[in-house]
Amino acid sequence: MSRSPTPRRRATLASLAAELKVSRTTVSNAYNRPDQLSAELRERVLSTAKQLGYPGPDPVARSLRTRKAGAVGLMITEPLNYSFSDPAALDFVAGLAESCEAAGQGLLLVAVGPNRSVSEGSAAVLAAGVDGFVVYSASDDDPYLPLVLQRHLPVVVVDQPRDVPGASIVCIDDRAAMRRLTEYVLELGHREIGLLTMRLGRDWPHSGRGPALADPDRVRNPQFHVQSERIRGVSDALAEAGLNPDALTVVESYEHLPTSGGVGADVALEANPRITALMCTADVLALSAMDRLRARGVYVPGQMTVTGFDGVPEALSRGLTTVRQPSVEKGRRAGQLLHNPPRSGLSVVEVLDTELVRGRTSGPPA
Amino acid sequence: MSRSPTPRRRATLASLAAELKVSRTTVSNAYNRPDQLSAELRERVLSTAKQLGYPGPDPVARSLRTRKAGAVGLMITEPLNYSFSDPAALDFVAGLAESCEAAGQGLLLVAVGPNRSVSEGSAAVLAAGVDGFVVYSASDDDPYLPLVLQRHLPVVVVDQPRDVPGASIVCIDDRAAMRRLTEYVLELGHREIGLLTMRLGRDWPHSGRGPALADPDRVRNPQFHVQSERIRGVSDALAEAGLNPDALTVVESYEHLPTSGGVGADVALEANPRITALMCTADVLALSAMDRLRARGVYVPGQMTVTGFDGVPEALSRGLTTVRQPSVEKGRRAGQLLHNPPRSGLSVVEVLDTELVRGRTSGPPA
DNA sequence: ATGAAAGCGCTAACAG
DNA sequence: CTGTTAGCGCTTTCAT
Repeated sequence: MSRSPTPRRRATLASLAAELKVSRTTVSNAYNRPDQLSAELRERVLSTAKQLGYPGPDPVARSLRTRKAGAVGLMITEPLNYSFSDPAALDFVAGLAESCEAAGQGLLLVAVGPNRSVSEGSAAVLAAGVDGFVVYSASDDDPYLPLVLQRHLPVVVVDQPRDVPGASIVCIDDRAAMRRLTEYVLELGHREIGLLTMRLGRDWPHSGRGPALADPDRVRNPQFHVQSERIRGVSDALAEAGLNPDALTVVESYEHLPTSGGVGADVALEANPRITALMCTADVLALSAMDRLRARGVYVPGQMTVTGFDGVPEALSRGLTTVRQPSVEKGRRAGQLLHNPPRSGLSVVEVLDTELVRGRTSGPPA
Repeated sequence: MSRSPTPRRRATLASLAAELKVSRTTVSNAYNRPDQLSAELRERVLSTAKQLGYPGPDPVARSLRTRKAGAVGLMITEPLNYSFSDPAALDFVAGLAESCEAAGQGLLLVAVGPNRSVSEGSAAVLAAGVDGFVVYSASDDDPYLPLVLQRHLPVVVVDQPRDVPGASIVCIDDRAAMRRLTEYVLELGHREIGLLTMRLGRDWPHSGRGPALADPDRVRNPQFHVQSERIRGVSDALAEAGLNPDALTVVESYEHLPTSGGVGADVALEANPRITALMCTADVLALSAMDRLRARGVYVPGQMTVTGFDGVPEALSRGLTTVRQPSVEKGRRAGQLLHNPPRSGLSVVEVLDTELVRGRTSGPPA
C-alpha cells in the first residue's frame, strides 16, 4: 500500500527544501522561475521532489498567496437536468469552456438550482474559489446574485438580468429579434397568435408544474428580462400592425421538459381555438409543439405556423422558422471578458447579432 | 463609483474583528458556528460586515486552513467540442454535476484536450484546487493521468483506463455487451460485418482526420480499454460462431463529428462491399451512418443492418438497435464515490448494467 | 544565483 | 461564550 519513500506526512515545499538543504525560495523558483537557478540545481530539486512524492506547489496555498484562483465560476440557476438538455445552454457552456481552456483557466460549475435550499446555494457561491463569475440567464430577483456581487469579483452576466451594477453583459437584442420574427408571421397573414414561453417569474402561481395560461398581469411584468423583451417585441409588431397586443394568448412553462411545448400548444389552442400561429421562445418548445400537433393531425405549416427561438441544430435540420442566436459565441465572449477585461475597467455591454431563419414551418394561415 | 464605506483595502476577517474589538475567532464563529456566540453579537458582526463590505471568509484561505477545496475536478481529455456534443458524455457530466450539487460541492472542469500543449494541460491539472479527480474515459497512455495521480488525491476513473493504482472505477462490461449485440446480429444471419469505432490510439497514423481503415495491428492493440474490449466482444461472438475474427472490417474515426459515421460507412463498404451489417461503437456514429446510407439509397434494415452503442435519446427514438448504458448513473456514481468514499478506504470497481435494445435497424441480410 | 523574513486570510485547539 | 496561539503551504521583496 505504500510506495518506496512515502513519508507519513505529505511533503511540502518546505520539507523538500530542508531535505535538499536549500531555501524555500529556491525550490519555489525551480517550479515557477526556472531561469532563476542553475539548470542542474533545478534538476536536482525536481528529481528529489519526485522521489519524495512531492506533487509540486499546493494550488490552494499558491492561490492564497498570489490572490489568483485560476478558475472562473459559472453560476447556473436552472435545474441541472434542464441546463444539460437544452442545446442552446450547452452551446453556451461549450463556448465558455473553450475560452477558459484557451486562457488556461478552470471552469467551476456552481449549481444553485431549485434542488437546493437558498442557504445551501449561498454557501456554494461563497465557497467558490474563483477569480470571477459568469451568471447565466438569471431572473431579475435571483437570490444568489447579491451574494455573487458581494464577493467583489469581476462579474459577467449573460442575457439577464440587466443593470447589474459593475457587471458586464453579453446578450442579444431579444426585443428586436422577436419583433422581426413577429412581423414576418404577420406578413404571412396571421392575426391570432399564441405565444409559448418559459416561466415569467421565479414563482409559479399555477397548480402543477405543467404549462399554464399566463394571466395578463404576469405577462406585463415578467421577472426575466429576456421574456419581457421578447413579449415586448411581439407587442411592438402587433401594435405596429394595428392589432391589440393584449389579445395575445400567452402560455408559460415552468421548465423546458421534452413535452412542455406539446402540452403548451394544447393549452394555448384550448384557450383560443382561432390561433393560427404558435410562436415559441425556445426551439425545444417549438419542436415539442410540432410533434404534438402532428400527433393531433394538425399540419404544419398548412394548418398551423410554428416558430422557435435559438437556432439549435435539430431545429435547423427540421426546417423550423426561428431566430438563430450565437450561443457558443456568447460563452466565448463572456469568458474573454473575464480573462481579458476591457482596459477601461468599466463594464461593457456586448450585443451579439441574431438572424431570422425563414424555415418550412411557417406559411399563410389556413 | 464608491459605495459609502468602501475602504481602500479589502476588508478581512481580522480587520472586521479589529473594528468590532473582538477576536478573530469570534468573527469566524459568527460565520461557521453560529451556536458559539450570542445571537446579538453574531448579528452585530454580520451587520458591520455588510457595512464594511466584507464578503465573508475568503474561500481560498479557508481551503488552505481546512484542507478542503469544496470541489471535484473533472479531467476531460477529449476536445471540448466533442464532449459537448456527445449526448452520452453530456449525460455523464449531468449525472456528475447532479451528485456534486447534492453534496454541496463544486465541479471544476479541467480541459486538457489536444487544443492545448501538454505543458499547458499539465499546469491546469496541477493548478486545480480540488479534493479529488474524476477522469473520464482517457487512453491507457494519457499523459495527464500520471499528474493526476501525483497529486495524491482520491481519483475515480470512468470507463478507462483500467488498473489505475489506487483509483476506483465506474464502468460497464463492454466486452459482454458487445458480444451479446454481435450474437444477436449473427443470429439474424449476418456474416460480413463492418465495425465503426472511435480512434484506437492517441496517435493517428492516417492522412487527414477522417475515418480510415484500421490495420490489423492497431485493431489488436488499441490504447483505449473500452475499444479494446468492445472489439474483443465482437471477436468472441464471431469465434463462437465459427467465423474468423480477423475478417472483421474495422474503420476508426479520430473524432465523432456529425459526419464521421457516414464517411466511416463509405470507407467500410468500399473496403468490403459484401458487408451486410455495420456495427458502430457509438450511437452518434450509427445515426450518421444511417443518414449516409439513406442518401445512397441503401435501405435499413432491408439492405443493411446498423447497430449503435450508448442508447442516447435520438437513437432510441429512431429505433436504432443498440446497447443502452446508464451514462447519467455513471456520473452520479463517480461523484458519490468521491463524496462518500467506501468505508474500507480501498478502491472499488463498479460495473453498471447495460441492456440490449433490439430496434428497427436490424434484420436478416438481404 | 541563493537565502531570510514577512505575510496571504483563515480556522482549530486549547484556555479562560 | 470569547480570546490566544499556531500554523495551513506558498510566494515575494529585499539582501547577499
